[in-house]
Amino acid sequence: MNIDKLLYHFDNFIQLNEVEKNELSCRIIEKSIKKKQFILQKNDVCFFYTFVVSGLFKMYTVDQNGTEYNLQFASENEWICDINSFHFKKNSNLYIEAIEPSVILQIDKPNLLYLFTHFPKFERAFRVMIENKYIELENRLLQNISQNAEQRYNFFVNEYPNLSNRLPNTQVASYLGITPEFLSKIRKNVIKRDKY
Amino acid sequence: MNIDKLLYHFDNFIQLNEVEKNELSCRIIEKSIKKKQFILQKNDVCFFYTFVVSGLFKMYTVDQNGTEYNLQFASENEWICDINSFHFKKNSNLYIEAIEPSVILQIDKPNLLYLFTHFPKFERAFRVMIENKYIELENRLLQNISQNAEQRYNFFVNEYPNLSNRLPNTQVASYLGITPEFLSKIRKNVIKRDKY
DNA sequence: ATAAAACCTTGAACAAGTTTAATAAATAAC
DNA sequence: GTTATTTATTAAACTTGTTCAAGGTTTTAT
Repeated sequence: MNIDKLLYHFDNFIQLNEVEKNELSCRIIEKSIKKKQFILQKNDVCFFYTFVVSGLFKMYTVDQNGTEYNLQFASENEWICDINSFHFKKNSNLYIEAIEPSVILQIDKPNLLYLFTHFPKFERAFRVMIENKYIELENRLLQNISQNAEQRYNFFVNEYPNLSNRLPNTQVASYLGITPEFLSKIRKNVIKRDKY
Repeated sequence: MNIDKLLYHFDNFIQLNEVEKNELSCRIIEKSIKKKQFILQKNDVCFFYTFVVSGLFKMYTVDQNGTEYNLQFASENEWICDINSFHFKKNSNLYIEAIEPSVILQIDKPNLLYLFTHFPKFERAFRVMIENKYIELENRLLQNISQNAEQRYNFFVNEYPNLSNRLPNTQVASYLGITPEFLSKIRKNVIKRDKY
């Protein structure tokens, strides 16, 4: 069962008893998502916290010229959500789109708050998870203000080999905040340097 | 009393009864911090979550050339902490330094966890707070990958007039990820444009 | 199997941002 | 109130990254 992957994921943060596992399971819905399918589009409200069982997603904005900017990827065992839209029921500025065919588990806000209120363990798990994501994001921002594109690219490749192997370079460039053309030049330099 | 400012701050998230207020108050310590004094230095462990009652702090790294990069400011009614160091008891790479003479309230990890475990309300408050900080950071990152320095500067000035009035431009430049010299050019352009 | 779409690379011209160095202005310290 | 220190500005030369346009490769859809 796919729910097992989620239960296993929660093991990283909290110990769930049978009652709690059932309370969680019955509040989760499972979906299969095709490549290029959206689970969130601009001007929608983000109604779900999404756990990726398998596959890969990107969350991004599009500016007036149609250029995309990747805020985040999410692959197996990761959560993805426009938290701003989710909590404040605001229309989102973001898109969440499947880069690969995917299977996801989703929980909506009423069910999540039910779990938080009746089983504080879950609030603990989500508090810790968001803290970890905050740390990661802080680190990424720090790199963006302190390092050049080549340094950021090298970090990305080393830190997320699983992503950099699966993603087209256009997507990586968009995540790093550079153009695909410039990433191409960086890669040429890196390869040349490795050679000698 | 300075603790009242903190209690008032928690009002934004949760309703505290007298017992809870006391449990919080007796776990908080108050300090006065001079300008240029550090409350965290590189290679220290960050033992406290710090609430700023009055004054202003910056959190930053220093690279091998001695250049500083500002990750965050914190003024009245804001929290500041190297969460990575705080939770994992890791040596920090960051400095937290007072830009103005300040008064702070601090809570350490054992006391914070005591509150979280015995009064889940507090975990709720901190979960919501970190979510809000996450949203803000996500937005800042998005700007860094999608907008140029002038656009980022204008956003900063409009969104945080309180900070941009109190901070030297060197500090703002470091936050935006540009050199003070280049910020000076941007400001010249903005003024010229406003004029005509 | 073929056509269409997406992706990658290259190069030349350009724009954005940095570096260095020097001077002026503002703030803090005694 | 004067001196020392920090902050702000300017300009020229340089580096990093973008834009545009074109051609080649790979992937996807039918």
